[in-house]
Amino acid sequence: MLNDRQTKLLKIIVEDYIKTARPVSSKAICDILNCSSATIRNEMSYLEETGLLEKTHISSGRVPSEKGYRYYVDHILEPRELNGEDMLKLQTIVNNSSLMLDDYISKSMEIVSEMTNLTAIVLGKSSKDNCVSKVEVVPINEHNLIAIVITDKGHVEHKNLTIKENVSINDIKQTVDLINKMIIGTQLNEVGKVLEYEVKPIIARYVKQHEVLYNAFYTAFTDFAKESVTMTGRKNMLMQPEFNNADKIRDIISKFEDKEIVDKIEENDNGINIYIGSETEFDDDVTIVKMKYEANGEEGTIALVGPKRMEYDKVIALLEYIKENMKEGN
Amino acid sequence: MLNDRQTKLLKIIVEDYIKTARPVSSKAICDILNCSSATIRNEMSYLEETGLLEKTHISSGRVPSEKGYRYYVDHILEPRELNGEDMLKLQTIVNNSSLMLDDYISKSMEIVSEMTNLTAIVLGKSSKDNCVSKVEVVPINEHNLIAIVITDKGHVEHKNLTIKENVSINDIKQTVDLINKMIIGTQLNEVGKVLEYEVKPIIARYVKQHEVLYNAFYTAFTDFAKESVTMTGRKNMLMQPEFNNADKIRDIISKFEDKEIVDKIEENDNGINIYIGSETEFDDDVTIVKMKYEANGEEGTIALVGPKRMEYDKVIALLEYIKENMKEGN
DNA sequence: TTTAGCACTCATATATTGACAATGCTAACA
DNA sequence: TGTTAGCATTGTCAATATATGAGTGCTAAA
Repeated sequence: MLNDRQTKLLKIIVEDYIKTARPVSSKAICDILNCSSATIRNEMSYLEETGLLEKTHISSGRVPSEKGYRYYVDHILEPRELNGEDMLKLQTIVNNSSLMLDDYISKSMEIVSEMTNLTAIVLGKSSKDNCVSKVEVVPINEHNLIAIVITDKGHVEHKNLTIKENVSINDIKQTVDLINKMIIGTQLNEVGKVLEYEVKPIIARYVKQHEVLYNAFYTAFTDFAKESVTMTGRKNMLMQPEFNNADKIRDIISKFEDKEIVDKIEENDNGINIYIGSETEFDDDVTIVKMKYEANGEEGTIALVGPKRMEYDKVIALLEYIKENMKEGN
Repeated sequence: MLNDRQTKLLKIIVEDYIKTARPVSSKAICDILNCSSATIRNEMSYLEETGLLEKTHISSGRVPSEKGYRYYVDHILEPRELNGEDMLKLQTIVNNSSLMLDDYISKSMEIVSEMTNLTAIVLGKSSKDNCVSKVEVVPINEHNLIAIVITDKGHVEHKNLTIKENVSINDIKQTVDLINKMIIGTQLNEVGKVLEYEVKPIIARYVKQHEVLYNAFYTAFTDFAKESVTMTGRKNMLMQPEFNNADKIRDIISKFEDKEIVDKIEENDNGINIYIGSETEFDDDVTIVKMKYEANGEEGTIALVGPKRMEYDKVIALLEYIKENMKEGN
């Protein structure tokens, strides 16, 4: 599709633009490609016809189009080793064996965000399909209990229960025993149903204050934590020149605050996926690089959000490094 | 200090500026105060001498200074009832009895943020001074356990423990029993010490694989969750005209992302406290209204952050309404 | 196929201008 | 003594002009 020189030219323009954020002129390139600026201009205008380059105005230098970035990422980009300095920075996190997986990921992503000037997002997997493996109830004081639910995958969730009326400890114990017997093995998102159709009729027969108790447990067990979302380094990303006006920044901040939009980032495919501009469903001016991970039975997605003009090779190397080291230790 | 007319004038200027975000001219006021614009100008220049008003440039109208807002809040502001419409919006949250306190607060604050165009921050109280009331350990698979710590105030915290070598269930049980006996009643931030100086020597004697176990528990029990911080409605606040340029917004966003700065918001005094401009330790252009709460044994601080030009009376009324309704039900 | 050269276009920066909205001050007034 | 009318002054804001420079497209020649 593109000949050798055209490919080189596109590579140079994309990489130069990524570095400088300024439209690339023909003159700037002729030294590198050993020909005159006029020749470059001819080639450039071909790449523009193909839709890989764009001008910001009629007499400006060239800028990669969305399609141009896509082509670059798909056909030109070469995988690159993480450079020593960056690796060193991450190593201190990797080697800190006392970190749990969650912390390892979020700390690494904090560093990555700083190194790349991108916003890091960590989406913890929802545990809706986990199954209950144990329910424990601990009294705190007269009217408050804590119910703890542990799932087969090691997810823990707890709820404060308030029981306003006086209920005998025995009643509570009986109810908990029943619940324990009946809901173990149930998926978290099915617990409500089981409580209503299986547990309720039975405790109604055996437990005196069954209504109060049932209600307390029902509300506690039907609203489990949604998947967790953490975000760091929005400030880093917003320093980039593409976000140089107030309205653009406001727009991006609004989107980051919109749970629905952020939730959509969750990834199904394995490995690293790159979404550019309109492919992101987030904003035409950004690229999102996503990676699903799975380690120690936990899974989730990490993503980096930033301008389309990002160092794709570096970002990929970083994410791969994080994934590698996730398996080993933590 | 200020005579009647001066007080009225300051009140009018502050409130007009809060409403319109434009410097207030003498002409705009003379109708309200029944005198000529020249008279107003004389009074204005007195208020400027006193430091209560400022000009944005030499021939502009007047704007309240930081001191002016302070004076307004301290001496002029009249407490106001929450208007019906706003109350109605909050009522749906208040009446939803299935909400836990945490959710009640965060949902209310989301609404308040929208109604006021301010950023809402909810700082959950750190539980460092809670005392351990129960430790429970649940095995998940061969190498993973979950340790659950419950405090006297009903705070629950859990950790995944990974034990790489093979350790007998009996050893684990013994260790947990010992830990349970020895650390109950200890403050969370003291647990590390107790483990090291009291538990360690004992398990060293009685438990075979004591080193592996000790290390696993030690790392799990010395890093408890910091206080939780949630923030909503940054976008609302950033829409205000005082944040009309990219750098200002970036600056504010950076501060919101800086944990140290945000942590400082935590309040010790009871009731509602208002910090204006330089008093905030956050940014000279913002006001922070803070309120400490305590209900159901939980405590924390909620805060609203926005431009100094905020509707102080409304904000106070809203926070008070939230506090009132916190005690009653949830 | 490549290149030199030139006309053309647009962004950016800087001045210039006029209209306007306030103010401060002074002198007259009640 | 406090209030007011009137006017010069000052700054903002938006529109317009002007110069400069960077870059392109195109054409004709190498």
